[in-house]
Amino acid sequence: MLDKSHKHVSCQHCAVRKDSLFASFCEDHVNELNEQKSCAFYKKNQGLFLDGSFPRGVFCINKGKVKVFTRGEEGKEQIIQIAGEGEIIGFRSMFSGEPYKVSATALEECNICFIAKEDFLNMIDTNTSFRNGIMRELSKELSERAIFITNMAQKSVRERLACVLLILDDVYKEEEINLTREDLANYVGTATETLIRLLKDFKEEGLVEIHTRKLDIINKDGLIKLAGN
Amino acid sequence: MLDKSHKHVSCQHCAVRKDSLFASFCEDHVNELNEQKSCAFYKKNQGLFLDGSFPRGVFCINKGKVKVFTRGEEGKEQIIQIAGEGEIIGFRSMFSGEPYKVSATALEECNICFIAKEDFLNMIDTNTSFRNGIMRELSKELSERAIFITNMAQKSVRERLACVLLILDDVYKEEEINLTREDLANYVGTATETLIRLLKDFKEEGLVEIHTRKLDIINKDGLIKLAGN
DNA sequence: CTTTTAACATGATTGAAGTCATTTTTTTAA
DNA sequence: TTAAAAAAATGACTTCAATCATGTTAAAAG
Repeated sequence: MLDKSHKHVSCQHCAVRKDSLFASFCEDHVNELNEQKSCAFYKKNQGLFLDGSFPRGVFCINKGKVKVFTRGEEGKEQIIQIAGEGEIIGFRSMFSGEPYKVSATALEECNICFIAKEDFLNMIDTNTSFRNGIMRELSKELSERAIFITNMAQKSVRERLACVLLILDDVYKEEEINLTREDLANYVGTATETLIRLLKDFKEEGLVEIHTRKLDIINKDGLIKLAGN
Repeated sequence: MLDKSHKHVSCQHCAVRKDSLFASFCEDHVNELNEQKSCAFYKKNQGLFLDGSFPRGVFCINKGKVKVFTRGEEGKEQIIQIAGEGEIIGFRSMFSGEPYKVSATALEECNICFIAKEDFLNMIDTNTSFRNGIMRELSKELSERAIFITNMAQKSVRERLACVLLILDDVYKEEEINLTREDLANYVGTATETLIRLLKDFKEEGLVEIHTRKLDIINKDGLIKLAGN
């Protein structure tokens, strides 16, 4: 599954390390990390890991976007998170000893590094500030998910779409949001048809611009007002 | 807010410690814990902590049940978790440096111990197995919340009620489930009227027994089948 | 370049669940 | 014990969003 044909991206020169939990690593630790990690190219729609399998390490995104999702009863995806450059994926399952409860798939062509479980856990045990960073991240995501649950329970689909677009605006930064309508719907938690209709409304209300499948937010304040948190 | 009038429950003789993350503590650590913690009695509906305030330590439930919830836009509660004997509450916020994103309130008369942030973080730093326990707990809750989000997005209210009743069956163990219809509705993520109607259906279908406000599950398999996960 | 497939879009219809109004029951407090 | 307040219950009505059916456009594949 891993394709090592592409060139190795060194941690020393990694442009996105500053945005990651490895930002505070000293030179020695960066060198060590670079020795331990492997580097792989992922095609669009290629899976990183699958719900039910046992985690063997963590993934660090150097380039590209990854969707993290669960599957409901009838196999319908629910996207939990879109992860971008600098983000570490799959470390939650590293501590529980249980198999993955979520799956992760590359949304576009990606460069993704892999750190074996053993090496990662060793970092956690020996590097206090890294460990604290991981724990901070775990806590932050926990409260984000509490808010996600509340939004799902109490907000209309329209409001939730606004919320999701604002989250995606942060993930995609200067880039245009680039997701299929189906993925968007599976993030908002609605039917694809409903999402398409709402997106059209948003366009007519001057909130977003639609360039075939890419989206541009042109009235962020309007979305914030609509989202209501 | 804390009422120390009630008798101090010692960690050495705490009946629920075996069900908690402190189960693996050696005698010395238990003695130390007992020195550090304070012990308080909470009346029904008394708050443990409030969304927006800064955490000063963690709470460990010795007796009673506690609801953990967020508030949506119009102040409507969304219950995230019902915590019972042996559970530690509020440790997520201990690592982030941010104020609480959730609130916690006693659902009945409770005995709850308090461990100051400093002492708790010291335990995390020095006691590896306790730290691993906490990290395991954080990860477990993270995946539980991913499933909660998916249920909210994809299941009907009827299915979600079945899910929630099964969760509550675990929390209340041999006791009868004892929540107001409003709290139940705020856990399931529905209107109180809808919840009442569904509960009546469940009763007529022989799934639960209703004793005024206390609920007994009399057909767990039926609920599991209905819940569908 | 053409064919096939996947993604996107739109209309019509239905139903689950929300809201509002009111009554009954239970609990709490005076 | 009674009065007041809170919780539970029921009915009528409405609406948001799902589903189904079908058409159109865009993207891959041959």
